[in-house]
Amino acid sequence: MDIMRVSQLLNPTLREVPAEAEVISHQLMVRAGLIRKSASGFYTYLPLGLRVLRKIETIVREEMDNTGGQELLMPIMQPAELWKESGRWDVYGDELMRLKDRHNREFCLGPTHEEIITDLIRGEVRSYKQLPLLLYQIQNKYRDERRPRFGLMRGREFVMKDLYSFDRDEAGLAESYQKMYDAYCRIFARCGLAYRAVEADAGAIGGTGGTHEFMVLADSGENAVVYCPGCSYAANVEKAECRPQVIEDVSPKGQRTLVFTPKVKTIEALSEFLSVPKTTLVKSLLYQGDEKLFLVLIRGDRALNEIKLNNALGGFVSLQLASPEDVEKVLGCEPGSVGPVDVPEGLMVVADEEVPLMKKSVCGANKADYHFVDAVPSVDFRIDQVLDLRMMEPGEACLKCGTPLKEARGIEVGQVFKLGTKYSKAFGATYLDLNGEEKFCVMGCYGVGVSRSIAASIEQNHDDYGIIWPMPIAPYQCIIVPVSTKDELVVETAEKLYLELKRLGVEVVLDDRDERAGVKFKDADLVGYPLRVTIGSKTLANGQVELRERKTGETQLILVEEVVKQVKTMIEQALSF
RNA sequence: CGGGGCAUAGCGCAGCUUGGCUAGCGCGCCUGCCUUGGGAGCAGGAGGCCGGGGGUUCGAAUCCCUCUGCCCCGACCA
Repeated sequence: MDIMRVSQLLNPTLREVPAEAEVISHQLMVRAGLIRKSASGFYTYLPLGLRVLRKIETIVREEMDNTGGQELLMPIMQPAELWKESGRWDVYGDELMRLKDRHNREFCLGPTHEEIITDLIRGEVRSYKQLPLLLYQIQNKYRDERRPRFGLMRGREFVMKDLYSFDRDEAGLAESYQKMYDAYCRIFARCGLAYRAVEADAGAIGGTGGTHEFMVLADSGENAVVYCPGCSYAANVEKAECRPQVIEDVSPKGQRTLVFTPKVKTIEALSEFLSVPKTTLVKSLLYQGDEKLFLVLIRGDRALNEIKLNNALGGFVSLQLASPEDVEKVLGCEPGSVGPVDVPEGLMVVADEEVPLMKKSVCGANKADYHFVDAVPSVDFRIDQVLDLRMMEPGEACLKCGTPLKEARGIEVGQVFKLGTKYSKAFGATYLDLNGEEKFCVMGCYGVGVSRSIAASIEQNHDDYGIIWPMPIAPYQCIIVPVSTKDELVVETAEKLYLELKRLGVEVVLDDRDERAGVKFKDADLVGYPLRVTIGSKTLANGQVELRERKTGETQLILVEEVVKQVKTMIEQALSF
């Protein structure tokens, strides 16, 4: 039996923190010799890093198979035609990695695989008898991120499990969705991740039904989530529904008045200049959605949620603040003086729910250095649509139970979507039902960020010395450290224990390097092996070795003949959940 | 894509302002001695197109132009 010796293992550990790594998981992955960067957002997995990746893949695969999923493998490179058919060739924008073959035919590297799978299914599924169908793959994905960051957390190439469900109807979809939701809970629990499923926005994947994101709570997370300490409610702030909050009206009484506000161009400055709270101000923003311009109103103390705005208005490909030139052209002033009073007839005015509740307000006058005070919504200015457009703030009451919500950061490691018939309609993926009627497949899609989960796990499981792998995803479960390479009994015992452990199916490595004990200990802690068996001359004289748990730091002296059994027991315990 | 920063040995950095001999330091690496329970010590050694290209100059890591790559903040985004 071959021995995995650390002396031969390609596991280049670093003492110093690489300058390029910002977050702890990235630093530790590089320092522990798990990954090396190839280009921004592209990484090579070194042997230990790959073992972790494979372990997570295995857990995901087991859970998918147990849920009735069938694994297949779709191409990374996809023809442009399919993307044009779904309309996403244009929608996806610069994030899509595009390329051409020698015949100048267009392709992209798949950021996701709805097009391919739906194209497949429309050709293969004819009858309701073939449904439901749960198909998945674990495959590399490509997104030309504007800003790849934090190592594996946001790369341009990453490993993802994506499953697509095809059902006869909404009820079937609901069942598939629930199955996947439950499977995801098991996956992340098995990976040792503290996660939270939150209500989310569907984004560019689209779809009509609900969607949940699985968030690993960590300070370095890129998503803000709100959650309720009192009940199960949790949501991405992008999604979190708000109820309008009525603020006591403290603005001065009187008719709408034009006041001179020299050089006042921001909410902050206006509030200060007039000595009124921001809650009495109306923030007016001219937005451009694709070719269309419209005015958005929101209370001065609130932040606009562009995602809600875009969803409410039907989904623009691009949505952004209008340029100062457009503001000048449409309203005749600069952006700092925009207001809703007497705007052109054709300009649509949408307002957050809180705006109509303001009895009087202060707003821009579309004239440099002037604002209106005591402008009454719907009287002094027109509102065409009232919508929930603001960003939820921590401390607001939970919609379900009233408890003040809290905010946390999360790393999105999974998302489940109800797609409905968006893609089956675009591709004509239909089947014949019991009555011989042609129906569209009802679809769902479900992703797990496999490579990102590695980073997420480290964010949650580390200390000052290095990584602390949860047993189920550790690259190896145990490391044997002979303290001396000269003491023959120590060396022999180490090799003997190695072989015994391996025979029992324990994933084990032997640190046979001719290094001082301290070096080996530091590396073992850095890499994060859950268990360490230390063999030194002194304890061995009493027939004992040391067994140490990385997570707790607890060590116990054990008789040589008992340690193997003890290791095996501890691993089994750690793997059961 | 806007703003900022960086690029010198495998890693971390100094040198550049004010151009000048063979370009330095720490860690790591190789050899030997010594050491072996928390990143030891001594001695010797290898390793650099100073990111690429162009320019100024007798002379460029250093000054100028340009390109590229990388990092951070923002915007954006499944």
